Amino acid sequence: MDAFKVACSSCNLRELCLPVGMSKPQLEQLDSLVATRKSVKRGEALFRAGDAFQSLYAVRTGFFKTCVASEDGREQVTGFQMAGELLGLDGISTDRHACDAVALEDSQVCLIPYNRLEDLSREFTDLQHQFHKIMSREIVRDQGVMLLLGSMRAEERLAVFLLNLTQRLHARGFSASALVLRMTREEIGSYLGLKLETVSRTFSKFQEEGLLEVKQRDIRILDNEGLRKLVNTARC
Amino acid sequence: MDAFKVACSSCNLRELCLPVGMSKPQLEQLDSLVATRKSVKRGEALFRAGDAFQSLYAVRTGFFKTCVASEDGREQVTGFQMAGELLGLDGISTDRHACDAVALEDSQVCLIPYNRLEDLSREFTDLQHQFHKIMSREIVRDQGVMLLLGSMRAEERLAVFLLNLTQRLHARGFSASALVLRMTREEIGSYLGLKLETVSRTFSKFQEEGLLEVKQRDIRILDNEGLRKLVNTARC
DNA sequence: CGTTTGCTTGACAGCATTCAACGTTGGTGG
DNA sequence: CCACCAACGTTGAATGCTGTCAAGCAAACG
Repeated sequence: MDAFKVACSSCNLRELCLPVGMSKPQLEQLDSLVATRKSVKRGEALFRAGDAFQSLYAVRTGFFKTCVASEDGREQVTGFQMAGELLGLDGISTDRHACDAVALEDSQVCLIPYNRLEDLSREFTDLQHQFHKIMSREIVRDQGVMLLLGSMRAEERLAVFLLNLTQRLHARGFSASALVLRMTREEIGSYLGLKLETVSRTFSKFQEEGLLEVKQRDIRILDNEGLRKLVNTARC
Repeated sequence: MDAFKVACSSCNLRELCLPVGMSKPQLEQLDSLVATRKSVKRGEALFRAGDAFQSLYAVRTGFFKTCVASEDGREQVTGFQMAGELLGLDGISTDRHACDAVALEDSQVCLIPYNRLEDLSREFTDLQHQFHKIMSREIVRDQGVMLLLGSMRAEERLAVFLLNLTQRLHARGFSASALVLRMTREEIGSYLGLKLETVSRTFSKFQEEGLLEVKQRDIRILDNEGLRKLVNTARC
């Protein structure tokens, strides 16, 4: 939970994060906005539903999940966030967070005080526009998850999940064909609307079919094209 | 598709729509932003996925659905919008709409040119903040739908759907216990991740149990509390 | 090294889907 | 005005995917 000095202008995530497309002088303005960093240990919550909302968070290192709970205690993982992605947008609506954000590994986030973000985005068109794009992108992403949850079968869901994860990791310079899952089968299942046993069985099936090599959380994609086909040709 | 003159300051939806909480002078500024209205006939699309994004739309009268399609042609209804609700937020992300918006009855919308909204919200803090809240609320709503799609059974899904619909209608001055569905069983099913037969069967079951009176699209809620219990006590 | 947590696999059950037939409604044209 | 048609809705029977329950195994952690 220590705080660090931080600068967007020298951050290697500036091509993925809030500063996308900004000029040097604008970046220096951002530096005044994003002033502190915070560490979150694995298993700890960055915020919880009901917490007062004051700040957005940009993931700098590590990995998070967000989840909502219904009154009767059921939990739904609504997303997984990695470096360069924003957390906390849900809080703007009511000044309180609507979901939990939990670190799945030791992580660092940059604090973006929301009041100051609003102030600054009134001065800088590019920042304003970029921020709106990020919110809109989240809405579009959510629509994609609804499509997945509403109309796909277990195999397709897992295939979509893996393809999405590797694509995002690839954009961050990691391999497109090997990954280490940071979440449990249960968390994957919750996100995909499946039980953990179904997730496990589907991993095994993919392995039997030669699509993947699965060793617990180490996944190697052997047949990317095969996974893709699984998604596109389903029910046609 | 005719255009009309329009004024937020004299609109009876100003307590539900974009102008929520704004002062009189601010409302007059909004009038300069929201200048035209547009009619959309039942079955017509206000916009389609891929269309260039230029404007947001506030539903003035009528009823819409939004839906996304996957590459293989499956369709998922992602929401239903009624008077005072905003359409088009998905377009900000890529300057193209990511979903279709289709009128389920003859409707009217107010055009909110997006460039001008950004300009004006740089001048008026309240407008800026209100707009951000609306986007955030959409994100929170989507999380709720994910919870529904990911972890609820057919009966709970339909109960949540009906309770949400009546609550929104009630906020607009309609009865909290009687409603006319504007969408087909298939559209309800798509939204709830169910087949139309399952929706129909569940309606029948609710009727047998004395929770509802169902006559095609005319629904009367006989036991609101019973519906609520169905949601809260599920799987406990 | 033992305990806890997470993962895999099997057997069985249940809920929702699929397929099919029939009923209802509203619009259109004779 | 009525008949017909197309779209929508209801219901039944059978199938199948995913969930549930249970047992055993592997890995991580202190």
